[in-house]
Amino acid sequence: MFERELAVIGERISQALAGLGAPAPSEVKWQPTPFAGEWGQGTNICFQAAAAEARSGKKVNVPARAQELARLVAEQVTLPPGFSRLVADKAYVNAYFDTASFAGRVVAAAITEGAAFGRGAPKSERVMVEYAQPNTHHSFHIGHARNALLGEALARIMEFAGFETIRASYPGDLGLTVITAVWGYKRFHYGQEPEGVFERGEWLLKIYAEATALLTEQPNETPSETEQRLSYEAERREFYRRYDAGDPEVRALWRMTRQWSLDEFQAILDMLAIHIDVFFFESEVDEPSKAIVDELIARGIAEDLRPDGPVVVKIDEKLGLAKEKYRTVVILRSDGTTLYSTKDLMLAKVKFEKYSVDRSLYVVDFRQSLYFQQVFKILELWGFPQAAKCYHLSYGYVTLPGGAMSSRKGHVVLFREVADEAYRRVQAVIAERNPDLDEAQRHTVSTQIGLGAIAYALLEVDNIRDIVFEWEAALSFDGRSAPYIQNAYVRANSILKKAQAAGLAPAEGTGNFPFALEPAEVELIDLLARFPGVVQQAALDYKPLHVANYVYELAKTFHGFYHLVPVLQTEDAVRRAARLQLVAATRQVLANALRLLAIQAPDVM
RNA sequence: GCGGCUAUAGCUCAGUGGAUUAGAGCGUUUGGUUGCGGACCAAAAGGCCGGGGGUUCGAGUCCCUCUAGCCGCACCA
Repeated sequence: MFERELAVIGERISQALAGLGAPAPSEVKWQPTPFAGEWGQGTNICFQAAAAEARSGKKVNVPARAQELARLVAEQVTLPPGFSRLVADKAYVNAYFDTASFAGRVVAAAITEGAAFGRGAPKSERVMVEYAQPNTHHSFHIGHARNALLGEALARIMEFAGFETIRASYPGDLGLTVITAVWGYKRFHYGQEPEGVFERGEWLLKIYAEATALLTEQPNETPSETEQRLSYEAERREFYRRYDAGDPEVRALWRMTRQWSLDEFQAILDMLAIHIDVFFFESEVDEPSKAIVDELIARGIAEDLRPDGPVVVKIDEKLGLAKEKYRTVVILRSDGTTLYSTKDLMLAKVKFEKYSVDRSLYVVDFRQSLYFQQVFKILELWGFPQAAKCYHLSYGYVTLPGGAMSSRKGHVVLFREVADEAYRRVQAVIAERNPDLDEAQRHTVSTQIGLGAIAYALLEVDNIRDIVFEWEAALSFDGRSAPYIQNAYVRANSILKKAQAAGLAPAEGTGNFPFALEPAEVELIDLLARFPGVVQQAALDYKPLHVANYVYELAKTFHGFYHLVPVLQTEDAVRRAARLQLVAATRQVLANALRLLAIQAPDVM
């Protein structure tokens, strides 16, 4: 929030160092000083200056010289308004803020900017985030939820950081797995249809697992079992052939069952408050994508080995790399049918050309890391400057204690099961702790807290790590969890509601802190001031985790403040008004940060 | 074989090359009478930051190497 002033001070420090004969990098990097009752920003620039002197041949003791420089700089440099003093601490130069004006400025900004507090300046760059790429004819499990939440949080963070952001989903509605489910439906369950959006989608998963089992060779098959299996296999192959040929009956069955899946998918996106701007369906890009293969061949990027082989891009060879790195990618099968790569290359082109995307982010699991490096490299060879701004946000799998989830085996934990269980548990806690809550509120709050707990459990771990799903950990309501953070929000809300009822609503206008602040207050204000920087850092690193860490810190600090510092019970009217403003500012920032994680802030709980 | 990711407290994990003593949560132990809401707070115990080199004034963090685990490498997605 004080970048401009700090830049000015940095310039003055650079000048002072130059004057002392110890030139340092012109850019002075600041970082928060360790908290000790007052706050400021510090720089280690004098270390760099002293080290540079040593390297230039002067005989200097670097730490001692750095301390000396820091002392001299602190004496020479004058400060702009809003700062109290410039201090040399060991070799660091620390600029301390004027307490009252810093506190007032931060709190006033949070209150007046409201939901926009923390938003970055517009970046004049358009970003597309592709996430939520479930296959149809399967159901949405907790691993898909990790993808969807990670992508949504990333999209919200990019948007809030100042990028124009488009959300894209790319459902896989083609291929052998899809056909297997359709065949299973036609062969064994034709005409049946469970009621309910979720029930239908989940039923398709069961059919798929059942069909897969029938098609899989068993350990001690009898001859007749083998015969039966091979006969099923032939049926499925025939089914696939008919689908490919555009057989009306198979196509109609495919469309109907596909819609069941898409309905379920949409219902889940609604639950998670995810609004996708653009859907790219695999079935819709399949045929058109073949055109780009010809273009890549014509431009000498791809080699056509048909009929004896597929169409490939020998990336290492094209780049002149002696050592294998990107290797070779097949972009079209020898029989002329498409692969994932065919479609991804075409989609990238569409993103760049039709949607004018400057930066393209892919939220896809880590197993496809090499693949995306290859795709991005081909885009570069193809001549798209945006290729440099393609980024694969790779994330680890959600596994079960007994091993990997498998749709084929039906060994999955469905997102809806988890959401339902979370809801039940929150209901139980509310019944115990807040029995007076009316039915409608209880329902709303249970949904907000239950989904929040799941979302936070999935977002509080670095995206690259695998998560072993365990019910108790995912649905924890204590400690580092969404309910803990939501509780901080509710407490702040409760104080403010009481204040309003008592006619003690916070005064209009700017924050006014003309008194010695308690350490707990200082810490809280310090964290509020950091929020805009956290948003930028999260966007820069593509890491929702930074926001998850931050909002927990903020909640924890507020809980501490709550216990230590009286607000409504403060006798002094000036302090009470200031603290009410601080509480209002904290409530706002908690809500803003939670919103970036797609977690709602309940009014009561 | 080549490459990527991971290794930090009993467990699960944070940790911008920089700040006395590497931080949380869970679990363990102990405390918080009347609540601005106890889904909370305070305190204690618990660490060769996988091993070994290197760069640097300074390394959990950067480089090299070794070990262990997971993953990927031409017509799967």
